[in-house]
Amino acid sequence: MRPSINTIQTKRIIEALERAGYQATPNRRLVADLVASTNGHFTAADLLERGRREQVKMGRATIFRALDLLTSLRVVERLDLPSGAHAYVVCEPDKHHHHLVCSGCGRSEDVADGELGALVDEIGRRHGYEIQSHRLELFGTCPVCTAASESRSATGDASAEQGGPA
Amino acid sequence: MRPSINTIQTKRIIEALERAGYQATPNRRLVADLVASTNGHFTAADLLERGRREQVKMGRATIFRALDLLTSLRVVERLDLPSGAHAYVVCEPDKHHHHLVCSGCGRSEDVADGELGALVDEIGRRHGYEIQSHRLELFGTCPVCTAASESRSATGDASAEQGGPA
DNA sequence: ATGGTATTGATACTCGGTCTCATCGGTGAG
DNA sequence: CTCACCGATGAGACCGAGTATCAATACCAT
Ligand SMILES: [Zn+2]
Ligand SMILES: [Zn+2]
Ligand SMILES: [Zn+2]
Ligand SMILES: [Zn+2]
Repeated sequence: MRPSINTIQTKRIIEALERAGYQATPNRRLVADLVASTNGHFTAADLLERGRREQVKMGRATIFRALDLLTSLRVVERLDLPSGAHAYVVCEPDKHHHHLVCSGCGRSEDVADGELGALVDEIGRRHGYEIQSHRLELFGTCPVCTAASESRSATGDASAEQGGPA
Repeated sequence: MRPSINTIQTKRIIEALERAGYQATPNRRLVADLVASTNGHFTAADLLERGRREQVKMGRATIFRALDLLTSLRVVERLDLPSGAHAYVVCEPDKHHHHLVCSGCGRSEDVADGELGALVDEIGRRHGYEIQSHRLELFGTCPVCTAASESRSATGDASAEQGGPA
């Protein structure tokens, strides 16, 4: 059978699928699992790779399809890295929010919209635009990576990067 | 010779090139011209196409190289459209700012960072991140497109889209 | 069991972008 | 002015992300 890490996260995703009337097929469950067991950003290729490593072969197209599906259900969101690359992150489908991404390890956190809404409205008004959507992406170094780089520069070397499973 | 619309904008770009120690070659001048005569966003392919139409053939690579160059000089900036596509816009190299993009005609305007800086700092502090960069992109309908769609729905039809030269 | 719909995988294909490498051209020293 | 050199260019191979096609399956309901 499939490797089922089956976190609460995974369950959440699968339920979202079923609630929306899609079949929770083995492939989709696997994708849910893979996605849920990442707390950083990932690409379609990453999932494919990780899937293969767990001895499951899935068509490339299937991954993209699953990811599109999850995106439309808002349980994952597409991110544009500064490099120009496209990546995905899991996130809460309910509240509008943005992402804070560690450029060291890729970890990503949701951040509330806060005052931004008002600011955006103000900008729209000032320019006479009807704003339809906005995107805010923040890139920086997470506490873990900061600590790691500090201790590294202090002592000899180290590597406490990349957060594994959530 | 080359078609030289030669706006102030074009000149600005060329000067930026020379100031940075790059040759202002015919190709780069043409790219500067093309770029300057757009007020919306554009892709590398667009430029190539427009260049050809003006009976100048340029290698694809050359366009990408010129665009990279201009990007590094901050006279153009890369934009990530909601569709996931990459586009470029011209912009002021000096002050930090963001972009407001019309999803109707593609027109783009610089918007000042304003209060956003403070907001970003606050978020970084709250999450313990050292924020290195941020990106805000706003998508909406510009006054022209709004007016056009209104008059269109009122009378029979119309099309006042896409702004030509700046 | 049976038909109909949803899912999947293999494959071909498009397209943005990069890389290589041989050629070309402007600039500067002599 | 001439020559050498280094930056700029173009053609084309190449790569990787994402899409399109289409036939084979899996699932579901009757
Ligand atoms: Zn980190
Ligand atoms: Zn927001
Ligand atoms: Zn518009
Ligand atoms: Zn800003």
